[in-house]
Amino acid sequence: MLAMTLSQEIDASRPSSVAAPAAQRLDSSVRRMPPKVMQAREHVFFEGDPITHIYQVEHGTVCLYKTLHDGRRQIVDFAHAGDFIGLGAGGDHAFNAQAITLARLRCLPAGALHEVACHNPDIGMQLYRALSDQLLAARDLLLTVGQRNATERLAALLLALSRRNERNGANPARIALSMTRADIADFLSLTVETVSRTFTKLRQNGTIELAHSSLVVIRDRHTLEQLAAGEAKRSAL
Amino acid sequence: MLAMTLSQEIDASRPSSVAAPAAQRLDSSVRRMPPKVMQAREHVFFEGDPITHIYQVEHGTVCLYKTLHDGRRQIVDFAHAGDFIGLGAGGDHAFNAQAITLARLRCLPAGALHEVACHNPDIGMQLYRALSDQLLAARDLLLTVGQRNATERLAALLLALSRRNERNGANPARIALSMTRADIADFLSLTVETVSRTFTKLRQNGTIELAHSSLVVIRDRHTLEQLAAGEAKRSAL
DNA sequence: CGAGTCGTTGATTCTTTTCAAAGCCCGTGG
DNA sequence: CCACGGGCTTTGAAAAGAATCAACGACTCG
Repeated sequence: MLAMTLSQEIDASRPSSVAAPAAQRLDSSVRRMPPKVMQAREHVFFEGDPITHIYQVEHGTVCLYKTLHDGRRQIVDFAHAGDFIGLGAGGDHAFNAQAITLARLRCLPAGALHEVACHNPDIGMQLYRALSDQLLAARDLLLTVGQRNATERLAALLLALSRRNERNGANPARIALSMTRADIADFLSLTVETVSRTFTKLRQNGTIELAHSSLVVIRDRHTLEQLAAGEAKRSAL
Repeated sequence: MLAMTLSQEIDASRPSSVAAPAAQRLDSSVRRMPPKVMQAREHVFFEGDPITHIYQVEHGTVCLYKTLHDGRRQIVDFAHAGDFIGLGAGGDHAFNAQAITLARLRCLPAGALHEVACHNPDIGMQLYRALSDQLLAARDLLLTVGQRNATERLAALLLALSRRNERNGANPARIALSMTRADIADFLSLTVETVSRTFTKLRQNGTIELAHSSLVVIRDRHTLEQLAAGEAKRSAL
């Protein structure tokens, strides 16, 4: 149970469960549309837009966020290759989706997808599982944002990205950040200054190494895991 | 779009979409089991438990929460009459579920439910919608916890409860809180002291009235809405 | 009536935010 | 090729909001 909890901490990604197999099945079931290529900082859709398509990330990173009227922003998820964007039962999108890198998206007409899902339990289950994974991720992030301090939040994020690498066969100790400090701040509910200071602190105490601002090397994974689990002593913060 | 956003803020409840109709259909499709009666503070299940049943609240309130190892607790949702508990694609529960009032739950064997959902698209869609609503609620709460200050968080909660009353045909200005200050604190990621002080502040400036500690009367709904939307001036905090 | 839980209030501390400024990286263009 | 400009990151000092520590009052239940 402990291991399971850890493995889900702010796991913004869940490619494993919905990756290649689901994509192939969807390919053959939903009429193929030309993929959409988005420039960095370009929006896929906005909150309130009618849902015409569901998207699946083929390449790049897309951030999903909500805002308050005075501009405060909360990123609720980062979508990476394999992840679905825009799933849900409502008629309108409930959040904004913005590419944060150059990204390529597979476009699935919402109506057709709904149709297929109703007649093909297998596809329906894929979507159900994807939605379920997003709910897990959202609730884990809620625990992170609501209960962890700045250091623990960043540790949890780095670990989640490291595990993603692991699942994808990449080096789990080497993390190439596709998001800016501002994106990380809005995801973890901190300010850019605090994020920056926390990176510096983790670097200075030898937990991580910063090749440059967007390339993190994990030096002491154990410490990160203790921090994320809420087991670190006060002195280590 | 604005109105829609507002109507979803930390909407821990979403009975409308999954209430009576779905319940009836499920009744006829899944073998009926005796309802489970839970005392206040009794647990329905714990994180890591294998999922044997899905539950639907018939009466009372159940809180869903996650914890860190040192005891810090984050309530991720309050489930009220009509709400499903335990939906998801994993084999184990990803959170704890504890009744916070006397509660009656309908028990649905997970296997049978899965079976029925696969053969009956209508039931499948009901579950999909319920899951989708929970995802919306989780992300709204994320915005609340991550970006709003103490006063705004409480305002958002009170408004969500008020809207629930409205949907159920009850008086939207009269809110009977089924949760303690500690529950509210762990839901909004505050301390009991801060929750208590914030209630006092809202009472003193005439926004609400406290008949007693668990009965709130909304006096100035407009102010609550401005607070929750992030439109209030600094002076009003 | 006493024990215990829950809620409120006050004083102080602390983490993070805010405000300010400088450094760095990189692409553009002279 | 190097100067310039702008965005992103880092660092410092001060301020603020919420947490912590402490105590008391209210209500409930044996």
